[in-house]
Amino acid sequence: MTDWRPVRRTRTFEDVLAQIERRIAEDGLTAGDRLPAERSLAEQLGVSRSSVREAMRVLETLGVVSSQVGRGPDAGAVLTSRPDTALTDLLRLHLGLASLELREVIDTRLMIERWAATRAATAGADTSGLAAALAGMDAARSAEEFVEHDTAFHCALADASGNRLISAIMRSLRDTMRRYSVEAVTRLGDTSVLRADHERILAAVQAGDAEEAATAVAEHLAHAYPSLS
Amino acid sequence: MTDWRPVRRTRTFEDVLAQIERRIAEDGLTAGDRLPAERSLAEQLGVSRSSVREAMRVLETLGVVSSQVGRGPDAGAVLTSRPDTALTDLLRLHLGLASLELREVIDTRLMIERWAATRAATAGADTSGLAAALAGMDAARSAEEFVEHDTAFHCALADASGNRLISAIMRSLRDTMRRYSVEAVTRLGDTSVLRADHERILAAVQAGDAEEAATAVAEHLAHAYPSLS
DNA sequence: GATTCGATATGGTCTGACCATATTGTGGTC
DNA sequence: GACCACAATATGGTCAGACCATATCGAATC
Repeated sequence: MTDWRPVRRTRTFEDVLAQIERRIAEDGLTAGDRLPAERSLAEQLGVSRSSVREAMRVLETLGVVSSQVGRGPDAGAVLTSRPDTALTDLLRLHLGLASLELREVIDTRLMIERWAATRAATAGADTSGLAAALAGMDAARSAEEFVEHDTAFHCALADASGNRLISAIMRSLRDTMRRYSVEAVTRLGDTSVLRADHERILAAVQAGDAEEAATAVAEHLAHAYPSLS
Repeated sequence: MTDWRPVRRTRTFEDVLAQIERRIAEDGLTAGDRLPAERSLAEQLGVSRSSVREAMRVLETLGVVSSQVGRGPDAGAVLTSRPDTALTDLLRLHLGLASLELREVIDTRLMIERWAATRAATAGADTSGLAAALAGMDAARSAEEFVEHDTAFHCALADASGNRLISAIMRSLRDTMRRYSVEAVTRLGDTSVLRADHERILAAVQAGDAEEAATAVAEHLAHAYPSLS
């Protein structure tokens, strides 16, 4: 009974993962670089191709590689940087499992937007993306199209914070909420309130008024999702 | 040349994923429930076991299932809810790929902590977890141990916000930063400043002073990571 | 009733094969 | 020499079947 350890023997594909991660770190690989082919990697590491493939699935799920079939410079496993798609999958599944609620997602979004608006206002960020999205909202002829440009506006705001992690979280939150946003806009009917909110946010950011920007964002979300305030 | 579509044929394991996700939604499965065995699932869906296994790797990576070998009620693929481990893997890999920088991680942490402190203060949250972590920090005899309890303090603060998504992000951020935190504490030498910060945060939360809590958290992070302020 | 030990269900791994796809090389044609 | 058709090839995607390790279950035994 002594010397018992609750460890789980590391599976082969986990070992492969560790090796790949090590290689990424040691060789300083970044997005765009290619990984060896599956068969080659399997031979190098002395494991079966199945194990390499399972490791690839993990890396692909985490938005770190993208596999392309065929031949040539673009084929094979290429390192990418798609944290947002990974986060989107994560949120969707955990919402489905009821281990997360929509309320928490929207709450998180409010946190990020307030932060981003504050940052953008104080940093005097470039607001061309925001203005473009605003124009797109004017031209929208359906709830789906409106939400599309609305999303672009808010993602541009997150991008303006200059923090890629926060941008990625924001994008995935919006992707996750897309369906609910369309519902909310449809239910709302008149989108002029939302348009006015966006103009107010943009004006505050351009004026460098962080406090006003944060307040405007919070009120905007309250308008868009009145049931959750 | 006409009729070209940039779609990628959906791979078999992606179809398996969709089927499992559908089943989760339709049957209302939640954490703790079991999925059919791999062989059984493969037969039901008319695919090979390899494809089922690749789908399982994805679900496991996203913190949605946990596979146990053996036989009995606990064996097989069990639905779980571990978004934080998935997020930790995601952050670690993207940091390694240089598609994220530590600065952005700490910045995000500041955002969350300010938010959580504000929430905890205004909501009059239970502070027993915070006090316990504070006591643990007093008893710490190494930088590692100190960071361990420091992490517990900040995670307890996030938990107090009542938002599981924010808690999960907080935990993964801390997990990702563990190594750097230990370095930072070691370099700092004297931890009394950090202890005092924590006491100040705790007091502000207990007093329900949101503004003071947010300020205290921000200054605390500035103390802990002076190079990034 | 308790113990022992084989049967069994489950995930983990491997091998080897075949398919689909996309590029590359090659040879013929003009 | 330029161009085009087509075979060769490298790559990921899938499958079938086997074997192993592990953990429980169950029946025979004490």
